[in-house]
This record gives sequence, structure tokens and C-alpha cells, in this order.
Amino acid sequence: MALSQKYRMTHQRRVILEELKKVSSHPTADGVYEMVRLRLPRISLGTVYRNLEILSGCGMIHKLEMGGTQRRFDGNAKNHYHVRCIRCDRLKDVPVEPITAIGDALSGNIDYEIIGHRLEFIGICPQCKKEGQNFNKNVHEMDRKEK
Amino acid sequence: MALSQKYRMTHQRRVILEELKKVSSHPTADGVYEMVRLRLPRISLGTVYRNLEILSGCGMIHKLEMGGTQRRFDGNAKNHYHVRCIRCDRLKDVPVEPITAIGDALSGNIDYEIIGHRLEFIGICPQCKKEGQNFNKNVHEMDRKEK
DNA sequence: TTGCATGCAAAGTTTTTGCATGCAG
DNA sequence: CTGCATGCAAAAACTTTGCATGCAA
Repeated sequence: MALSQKYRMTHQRRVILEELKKVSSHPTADGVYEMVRLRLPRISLGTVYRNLEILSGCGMIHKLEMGGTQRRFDGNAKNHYHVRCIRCDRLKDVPVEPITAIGDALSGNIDYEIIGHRLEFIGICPQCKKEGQNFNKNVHEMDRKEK
Repeated sequence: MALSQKYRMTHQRRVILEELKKVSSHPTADGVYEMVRLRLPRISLGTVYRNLEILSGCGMIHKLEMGGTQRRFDGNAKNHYHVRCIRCDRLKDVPVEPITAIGDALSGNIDYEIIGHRLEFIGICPQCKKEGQNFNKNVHEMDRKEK
């Protein structure tokens, strides 16, 4: 997705946004598709995917993910935090001890039995910072695919 | 994965575990496959997937994900936290204001430009608590698939 | 008009599974 | 021995993309 792209507010895009704002169930792309299809029976799944991508790129919705599309695994079973670079998507461990007390913020607020938490910082890594504005996410994207 | 399952420490499983503990790059399943293949050229990708699943189920490694396998989307663009039920995997918003100061914990510790953070609580939801030990994750799994 | 967006379908990726055989306990 | 685990290959699940056409600005 180019950074300087100009987007249009099409009917489909508007409906996707509206439906997504109606619910708090954090649906998957397919779930959004099902919801939207009730209003726009002819919409395609591809359009839904494309729009979810664009809308979250614009900050109008959130994409919930840790460290990119694929699942990732961590040999360190001890609880610890991560930082993810918003540009290159690389994930690193954070040299900070987990704050065990963080769950206390919830006590009394919610009827869950809280077992733990997971914290991910979002930022820009030193390398990407250095590369500056000329490089965008796609550069690294290709970079990673070449490996 | 049944809760009372008895697991064996096979050669493949041990190597997967060892290789994963060696690195801090949070590899994908495919990445693990590549690493392990150097030592066990005949191992299959399926075995890697199965073992990563089992090992993380036993708490010997971590699976990094938010709210399950698929990507999920949130119409609420305002930053907010989530709770995920460890049994049924359902994701809910948390009625707690984001702690903006949380990023300060990192200041000076790391050379990233920190933009924000993402916090997910892990716990057991009221419904699953009520259902108790007789029901395991698979019950809800099926439940969700029927919808 | 212009060129971003859409529908459709095909292709690409990632993950799961069935089955016969292998091997840890 | 017993039955969980493996390799292989096929299938399933999820996501992206090419292309001709549609439509917002």
C-alpha cells in the first residue's frame, strides 16, 4: 500500500466500516464478509480483504495481530515482552522484567479469572529509523521474502 | 489436544525444542522447519506443525498470537486492551483506560522509537469458568465452527 | 474523464489431516 | 507390546492477485 495513495469512499468500503463498528466481536475477514453480505449480497471476499487492509492502514480500524500474518513461535517460555517494528515487522525481545502487577488494573472490573498478560510495544527499530522516510514497509517485505 | 494426553519425547520433538531455544528471532513454523531440517533432513513440515502445537500446549514454548490463528479486525480504532479466554479463545474488550505511561518502562533500555503498545490479558471467561473442567477447548472450538 | 475500486476466479500461502509405518516407554 | 509420533501427500483454510469493467471525485 503506497503511502501517498488517495482513497475513495466507496459504498462497499463504507458498509464494511459501518458493520465493523457495530460489533465488538473482533471478527475475522470472513466474519466481516458474512456480515457485510447481508447488505451487499454481491460483494466479494477479495474486496473485503482489500478494504480491511486499507482501512487499517489508514488507522480507521485495527488489525489484531502479533508480529505479522504468520504465527510465530518463541523458544523462551518465560513470560517476556516484545517490540515490533511498525516498518519492517520484525519482532524482538524487550529487556524489561514483566510487570506482574499489571493484571491488578483489571481486578473488580471484569468477571474473568486473569492468568496473565501479553504486552507488545510498537515502534520503529534503529535500522528503519536510520533508513528514514525513503524506505517503506515494502522494502523490508521484499527483503524478508528473498531470504 | 486432549488435556490428559501422554506425550513422548521423540528425537524430532527434542530437536525442534533445542533449535527453537537457540534463537531469539521468533521464527514462523516454516522457519523452524528450515532450522531443524539442517539436523534432521527427513523431518516433515507436518511434524513441525504438530510439535509446535504440542510444545506450546505444554507451556514449553510460546505461540505468539492474538486471539487465535486468523487475523481479526476491530472497528474500534481507539487504542484499547483485550482479554482472551484461554479455553474458548474468544476475545473481548477490557473496560480499562490504556495506560499511556506504560511505554516509559522502556525508555533508555532500547533504541527503538516507541509509538505505542498493545496489551492482551489472558484468562478464563465467566462462561468457561462455569463449565468447569469437563469442557475443554475443543468444545467451544466446535461451537464456533457451527456458527 | 481519470484512475482507484470492484467482482470474479485463479493462484499463492499457510496449516491441518489421513494413513501406513516407526519407535518410545 | 501399545499407542503416540512420524513421513508423505493430499486437502483444507486463509489471503492475495490479475484482469476487465464500474464508479467516485
